[in-house]
Amino acid sequence: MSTEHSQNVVRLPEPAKRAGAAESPCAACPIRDLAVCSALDDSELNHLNAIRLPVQLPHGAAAFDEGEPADYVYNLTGGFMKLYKLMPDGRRQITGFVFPGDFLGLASDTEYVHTAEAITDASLCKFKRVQLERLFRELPKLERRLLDISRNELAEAHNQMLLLGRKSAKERIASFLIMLVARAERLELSTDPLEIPMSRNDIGDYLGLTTETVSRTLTRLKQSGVIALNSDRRISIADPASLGEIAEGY
Amino acid sequence: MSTEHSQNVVRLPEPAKRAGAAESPCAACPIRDLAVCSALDDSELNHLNAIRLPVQLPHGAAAFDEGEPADYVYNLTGGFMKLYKLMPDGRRQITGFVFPGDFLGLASDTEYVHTAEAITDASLCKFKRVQLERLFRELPKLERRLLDISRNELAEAHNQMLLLGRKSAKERIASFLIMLVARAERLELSTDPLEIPMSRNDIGDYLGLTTETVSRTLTRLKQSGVIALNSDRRISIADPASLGEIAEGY
DNA sequence: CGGGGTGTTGAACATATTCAACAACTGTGG
DNA sequence: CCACAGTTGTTGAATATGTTCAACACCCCG
Repeated sequence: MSTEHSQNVVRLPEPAKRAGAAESPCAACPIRDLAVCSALDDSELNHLNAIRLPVQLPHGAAAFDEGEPADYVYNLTGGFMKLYKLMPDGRRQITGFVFPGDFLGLASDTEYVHTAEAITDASLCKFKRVQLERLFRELPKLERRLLDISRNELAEAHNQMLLLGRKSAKERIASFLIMLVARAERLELSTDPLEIPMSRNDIGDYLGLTTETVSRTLTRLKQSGVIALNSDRRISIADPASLGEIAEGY
Repeated sequence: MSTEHSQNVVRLPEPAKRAGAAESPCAACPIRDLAVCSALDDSELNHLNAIRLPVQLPHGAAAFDEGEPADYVYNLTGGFMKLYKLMPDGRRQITGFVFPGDFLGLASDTEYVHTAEAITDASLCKFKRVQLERLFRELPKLERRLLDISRNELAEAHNQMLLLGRKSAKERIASFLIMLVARAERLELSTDPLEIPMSRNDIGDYLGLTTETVSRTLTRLKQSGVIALNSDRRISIADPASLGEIAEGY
């Protein structure tokens, strides 16, 4: 029903200014303590800042396409994005949503393995891959942090396989909502009226369902009193415990 | 129908002996050039060998269970294994099969995120995680290699999401067979009578299908002349081009 | 020779999809 | 400012794909 057009870049809380910190755009970055950057102190951050290219993407624009040479790596600083793969006939699988602080282009080494598209207006830090890799030699902490991130993404990917391979529509939607809450908490965004930045269609392509099934399943969760739909893209989780049990398959 | 009991540890070609190499079990290891080890020269390999614990697992035994503290990391040197996650009611998703040379326990940092069970008799190298991480400080090449491996696994995981979320049963089976062929090629195992080390049930739990659907779909592929079933666990791919097109969804 | 495990096949069934119509909202242009 | 087109979301009915339940075949092994 209602659409959330002109939805803007997410505003995150400002990090506390560090005493004696060298002045760099990074020091004031809203995701200073969320992204890979959190592994670095302010002086090390300057090295990263030196090779950083700021990028703005309007809603619907792609940072890169599947199959393209993976020459750049990105860090999302504001807004939301989606990663997806396409089949020749147009079937689509969203392999992940990207939240502020997340890295893009990690899974690839030569070619991007998915398309990255902004689902709201977005701002990113762009890095030339070779430059970033040179920096790794100097800052092993960075590389270790990246390995940790990859590990986490891998663990999440396995959870998503369980979801896609074995969960019912109801269980998928419940799992999805719980993931959104967890993300919102990490970003210190509102969790009571939970903002859903993506369309029903995107949710479907992420959960291996159709738009219609997503819509119907949300309606049924509302009818059973587990959630309340304030508006299309804004819900309240009335019964978090039940939602959790549904998600896990109890 | 026929069962492949007493199926033994895969035999791989012996690596060529290196001149002047220090004598270590690793130098003669069948997967010397496949595993992480390939990043190291023979002298560096001794460091790895020093902290290596050999392990044998009979068919059906688990190296570790989901949720267990992830104190060890493994490398499979012979045989085949499966990784799976369970739901409370017994639904199961196999998140991956493990082939000789593959690492186990990577996706986890504190707790194992899946159970690792041998589907044939298997032999492994076991490493205490803390010791391995100490070694990383000394051999950054190793850490970089591990990051590469994680990236590849992540890319594969995303392909599996597309498969589980959007592909038909026929497309899933075709994709699975192609993956098996690629694996066999890498390991220099037979690809014409292609050996399938896992049961129909395991294939189903990997592809998000039931045993029955796997069976039926294989039968239909046979009827359409794309594959030939020599025996239950041994097939020939009669028309690789068609199989590829089916897998990609053309 | 008999039993357990594995795989195949058939018929009934269920869940999610497809196709279609409609409703609500946004933004645009007259 | 209103009308209208386009987008997004909801709902219903028919359909399809894969599941469930059940029976049976095969094979190795004891």
